[in-house]
Amino acid sequence: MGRIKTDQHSSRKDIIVEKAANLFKEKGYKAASMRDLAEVVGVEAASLYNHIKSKSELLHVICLAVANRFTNKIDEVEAEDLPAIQKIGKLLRFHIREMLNNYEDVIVSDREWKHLSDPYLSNFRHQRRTYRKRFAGIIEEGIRRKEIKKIDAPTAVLIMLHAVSGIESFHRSRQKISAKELEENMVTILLNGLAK
Amino acid sequence: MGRIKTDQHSSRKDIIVEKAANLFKEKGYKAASMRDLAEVVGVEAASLYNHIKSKSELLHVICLAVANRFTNKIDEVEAEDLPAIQKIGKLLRFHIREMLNNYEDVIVSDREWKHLSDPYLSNFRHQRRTYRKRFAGIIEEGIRRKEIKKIDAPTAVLIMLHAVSGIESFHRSRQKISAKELEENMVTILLNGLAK
DNA sequence: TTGCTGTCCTAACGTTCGTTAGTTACTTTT
DNA sequence: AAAAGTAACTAACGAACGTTAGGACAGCAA
Repeated sequence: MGRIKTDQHSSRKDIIVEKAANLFKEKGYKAASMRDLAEVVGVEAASLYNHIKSKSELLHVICLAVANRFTNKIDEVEAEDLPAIQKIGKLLRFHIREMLNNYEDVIVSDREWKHLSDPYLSNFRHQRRTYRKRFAGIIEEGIRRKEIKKIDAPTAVLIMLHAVSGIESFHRSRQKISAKELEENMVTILLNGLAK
Repeated sequence: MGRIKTDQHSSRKDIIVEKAANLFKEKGYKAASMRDLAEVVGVEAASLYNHIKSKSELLHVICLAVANRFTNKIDEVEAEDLPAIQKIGKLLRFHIREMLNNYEDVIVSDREWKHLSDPYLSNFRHQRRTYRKRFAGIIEEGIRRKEIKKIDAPTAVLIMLHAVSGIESFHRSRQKISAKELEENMVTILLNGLAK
């Protein structure tokens, strides 16, 4: 009877959530079964329920954690007194680093949040919408101050948020370029464009 | 006994595939059941099998069609004698228009291709990889000819492909901006950047 | 008319799913 | 050492899944 190994920083539940994020990322939420998860954790499926309430709780924990990290970051950035373009740079770099370091959670949250059920679904949607509006607000401020081109701010937000999620493909073929280079390339292209 | 309505241009199978794309986009491939699909089509689940071989065939038809459209387009663009930046602009605009007009198929192909099974999975992966390499090749040519900044070409491809997929969110809130404006905004931001 | 083909139906199959019940074994507390 | 609590097990539940079998009705060709 092999127990789930814990350490100082993570409970058994933490470990299950971590493995779940990995599995959900790999196979998708619906396609990943509790029996799959149990096998990865090293335990029978029923045993998982000593630590979690349901499969959907796993998704909800992952999505909430990601949403909170981004909300906290934009709180921090908005409070600073900086040119808009630098605020955007900071947010962009945060997104990129999250995608480099915690990408499993971020990808699951991005791709599987539709499978949340209320009230978590409504909450998530609201948090997401609010975040994008605040991001767009920073861009619009930059346009007013003539630091940024006259473009449609929501479109710019869309581009940046989705561009970053492309880092997933980079993860799979981590060969030529380093994380630092990737970050600089992305920020350059998005802020200054491709053309010379 | 209500039959599936057909017209001159689309067979019963075409109609099922179309409704399937819509459903897969909405709920995801795994979460969409054949009974769901049957209800949308207006028929019992078993009746679908008079027109299709399996659920997975539906996904494979959708993904293949999308992949072929992009492959054909890059064939066309590569053959032209134009500055790299214009070739990229053409591809970008094609991606944007596909996302505006055939977005259901494109989104399903983008998001659900992992659920394909061999040999379709391998084929799809290969076609995808090849497309990206050819796209990166155009960028690298532009860098050599000094039309484009010295950046990592695969990263630029990643950004552009994923940025375009953000148009899905735009579909849900089609309020302020027109399709034409959206296209111009996206091309401007990606080719010329945000900063003034 | 008769027979053929295409399209639908109902019924049911075997699997897999998330989850619960009840029990046993290990770990910690007293 | 006894008691209490935690974490694992086996077994099984009902529901939902993709799919198949077999039959009924329609429209068309002979």
